[in-house]
Formats: sequence, C-alpha cells, structure tokens
Amino acid sequence: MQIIMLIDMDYFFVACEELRHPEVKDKPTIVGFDPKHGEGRGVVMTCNYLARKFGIKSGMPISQAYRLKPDAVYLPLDYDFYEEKSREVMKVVKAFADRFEQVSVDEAFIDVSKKAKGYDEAIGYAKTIKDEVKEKTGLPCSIGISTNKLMAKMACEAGKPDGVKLVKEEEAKEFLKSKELDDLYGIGKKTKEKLEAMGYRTVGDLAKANTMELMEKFGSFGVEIRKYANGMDESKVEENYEVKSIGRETTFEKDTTDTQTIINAIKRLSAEVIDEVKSAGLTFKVVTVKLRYGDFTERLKSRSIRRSDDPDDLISNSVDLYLRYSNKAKLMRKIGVRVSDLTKARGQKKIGEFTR
DNA sequence: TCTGGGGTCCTAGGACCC
DNA sequence: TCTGGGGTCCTAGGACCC
Repeated sequence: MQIIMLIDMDYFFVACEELRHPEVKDKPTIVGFDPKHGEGRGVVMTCNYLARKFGIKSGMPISQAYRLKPDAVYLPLDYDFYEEKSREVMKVVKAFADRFEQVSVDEAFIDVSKKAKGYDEAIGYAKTIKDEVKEKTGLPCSIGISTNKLMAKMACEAGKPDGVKLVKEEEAKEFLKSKELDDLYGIGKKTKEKLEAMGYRTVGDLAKANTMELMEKFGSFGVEIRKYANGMDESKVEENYEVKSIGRETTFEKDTTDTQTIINAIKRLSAEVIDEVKSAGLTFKVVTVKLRYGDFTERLKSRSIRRSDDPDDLISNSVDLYLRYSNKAKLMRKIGVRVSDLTKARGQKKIGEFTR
C-alpha cells in the first residue's frame, strides 16, 4: 500500500513574521498589500487565526479586511524572507521522505511507503515530522495522510490548524460525501456552477454521477473529477520538478492610459524576469505580455523568438507586443511580462529535444 | 466587496509539412 | 480536379491552485 503525506504550513507568511515580531502573536495580523486606510488595491495574502475571527481570509480585498478590522496589524510582504524559511522547512521534510515533491512555497507531498509501514506507524511518523519542523524552524504545520495525493491533501485541509489527519483508503468516499463541490481539489467557481446547474450539490452526488453526462459537458476533465469525487488519484509524487515559465506583473496605483508609464513598467518587469532567468541559468523562446484593463478584461499576447536570455530581446518584444496589440483608448489596470519554453543555457538539452 | 501575483495544465484552431 | 491522414508548432484563452 502506498502512504502519501501532504505537509502544509499553517498561515505561513504570518507565522514567519511572528518569528521576528513575536509581539504580533496575540493580535489579529495580516500579511498582504498596503491597505492605505481602506483605499489600497490588492488582497490579503495570509492572516492568522485571530484575524479569521473577524471574517478576514486570504484572497479577500485588503480594503474589505480594513473595513472589518482597521486596527489589525498589517504587514507588507517579504518573499525573500518567506523563501528562506521555506528552504529550511523543506530541508527538514525531505529528510523524512522516500520521494519528495514541493508544490508551493509552503506545501510538499512526500511518499513514505517504505519508511512507514501501515497507518498506525504513519501517524507516529507524521507527528515526528511535525515536531521536528517546529523544533528546527519554529513554524507550525499540518499533515494529511492517505494512500494518494488527492486524499492526503483533503485530509490535511480537515486537520488544520496544527493537526495530523489520516483518511484511510476505505474511508475516503464517506469522508468526501458531504463536502461542498468546490472543496474538492480541481473544482473552482465555474465548474461548481456548471455542476450545480446539472443538479449536483455535493461531492457525494458527483461520485455517483453519470459518466457519459460528465463526458459530454466537460470532456476527459469530467471523468477525472468523478474519480476525484470517489477519492481516486493515480498521480505520482514527482521528484524532478522543472520550472515552465517565469513572469512578473504589477497593478498600477491608478488605472492609466499613459503609454510611457506602461512602457516603463514593462522595462522594469522585464529586468526582474531576466534576473531570475539568468540566475537559474535558463534561456527562453516565448515572450508573453498580459494586459488587464480597468474593466477587468484580460488579453494575452505572445510570440516565439530566437532562443535568448538577453534583456534587450525581452524588452523589445514585450514593448512591441504591447504597442501593437493593446487598446490605447482603454484604461490599463495591470501589466505583466512572462517568458516560457525554458531550456538550460548550456549543456544538456530539454527532454525530447534533438540536437541538429 | 471589488477583486494580487506567482504559477500550471488543458483545449482548440490554423499554418505548415510529409 | 478534388481531396487523406498524421504530426508539430504557434497562439489565445479558460480554469484552477496557492
């Protein structure tokens, strides 16, 4: 039997801040964009459980959080610090794993099928991991245990905060049955709406759904979410992750039509992207510019170029895409620059690519 | 309420080649 | 004169996740 765990850090960014500002521990605390006395643009990235008592949650507009709790502690984002703490955490976790897959700055799957025999041993093993993460980094986490990634993830969610939660293979269907459709990994707002229109209310309903009907509406994705609803997931814990794209984007303080302001932003973002590309020793072939207008409509414009890691190539192409394809009459809210089709600058070729 | 920034994966049509 | 099937690359957009 396979034993998979998901280690997920609790309110990670705020927990990191608590390490260096212990005084915020007893206060509702929010890490996110500057609320600017309720005028700020942007959202709550993370908040602690004290802030959640006031109805604040991650993803919420920061202006709304400010209205709910103006005297909460608002801290700016410091990604460099969180990444540093993340590396410490992942080092600890990895040492416990047969196979290790980091999925985000604060989450990792591990396959421990060889190291932990059976469910009882797995629970003890998870508690050991949790304690060691806490001891070595000072940070709390939750751990979900099951026989596949999907169920480890769903278990972890149920165990939060600061918990270890096991869902056995034979318990999976019952565990999922009464969950809301969008509690299931892979189902968001749109898919939930469509499923509800088809008469499904819960994950239990989806588990018993007519496969042909799902197939007609969603294609192969329909078959996949039905499997998920039954607690099934065959995906493996993938050790060798390679980044697929690198991008930067920014929202203007005020929506603008000023071409020079926008071009300056593109240049600044491009420079940041190139910094990361170079420090990773990569080259890129595709340049994409993202435009978001004041009315929230979005456009992506991309182009393949001669493979490069040169800032001038990125700047000239991204500025050109913007000038050529943007609607200058509309207010611009956000601009983004991204590169993809990445390959190591020298040495080995990308998998599947032949040398000519 | 008024919506960030970092990503991934999937689909689909058209160009182009054999 | 009319028309195949397979394959890859390119571009755009949608949905989702953290």
